[in-house]
Amino acid sequence: MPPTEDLELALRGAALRVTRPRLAVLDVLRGHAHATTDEVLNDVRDRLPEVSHQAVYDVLRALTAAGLVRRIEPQGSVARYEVRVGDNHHHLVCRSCGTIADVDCAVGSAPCLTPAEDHGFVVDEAEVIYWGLCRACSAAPPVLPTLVTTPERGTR
Amino acid sequence: MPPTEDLELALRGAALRVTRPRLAVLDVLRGHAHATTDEVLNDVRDRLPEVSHQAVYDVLRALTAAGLVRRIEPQGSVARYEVRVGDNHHHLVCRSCGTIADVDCAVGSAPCLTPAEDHGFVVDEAEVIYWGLCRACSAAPPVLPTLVTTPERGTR
DNA sequence: CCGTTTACTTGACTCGTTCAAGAATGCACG
DNA sequence: CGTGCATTCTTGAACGAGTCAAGTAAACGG
Repeated sequence: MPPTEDLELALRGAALRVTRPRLAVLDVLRGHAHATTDEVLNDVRDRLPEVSHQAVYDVLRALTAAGLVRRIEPQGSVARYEVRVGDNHHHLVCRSCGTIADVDCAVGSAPCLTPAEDHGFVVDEAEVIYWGLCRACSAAPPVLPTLVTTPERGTR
Repeated sequence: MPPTEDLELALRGAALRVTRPRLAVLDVLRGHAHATTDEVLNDVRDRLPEVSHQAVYDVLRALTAAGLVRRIEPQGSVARYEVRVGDNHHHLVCRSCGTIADVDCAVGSAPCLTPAEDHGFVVDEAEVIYWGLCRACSAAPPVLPTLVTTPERGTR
């Protein structure tokens, strides 16, 4: 059982109760960036076999609301979560296999960009998703060697 | 009934068959940016009362695959569609009411940004979503006057 | 006009996520 | 170091956007 004292501190710092499901979820996410709810559930059950899926949903929502985890939801993917927060980094997403990689923000702190025209909006964050093909998929294209630009699903 | 000859040309230009559901969907989207599938369905039924929801799903998929419409899917929202394509513009989304506004790309043509580190990805597009509060919501905050930065739900 | 291909209708179904009610647990306070 | 209350977790049902599948209708090239 790895030390989870820092996780406990993180929870207390966010005024959240310290529970085993919450510690487990944080610990899982620490070792598995961009995990889906389902993946989190499975990994958590390796440690706490009895947790309900609802508990994981609740925990992820609480942690997200508290700012301890970030929820990302790229086109066509289910929700994914990561513990890397507060640095406003961005994501590279592979159109073919769905792999996600982190990219440091090119500009600085949030909002790292400001829109050309803000239409009266008060902007607090710029979310950037870079779409393309990961190294493996661009080396061995699945079906069409050309036409990378086509919004093809890789979702099947 | 407005002239739809240009829409017909657009379909033919994309090597798509010209059908009434397709013309209607394009026409609806032309007048209603960022409409959800359901909104498109309703608006289309004002003209063609008998279209099935499946037809609208199929049409939207075909048009998206052909590049005639763009699909956007901000956090917590269902899929939305727009006919403005080819200029790689971005979106402002209100965290509170969900309103979406278009913003011209600050930089240039796609991919308007390049990631600091590409992790071997071949990037073809940078999708940017500016999160904040629209003019109305920032003037009359729903619940919390402060703490705009908090990842608060406005999703309901 | 005819036949083939592609699109649409109908209706059932999947899957991620949420709702609701009750049992269990964390934790502030005495 | 109990005890009580609020919060969280369990259980199980429900919801809704989107998809699948089989059959009918409509484009459009010949």
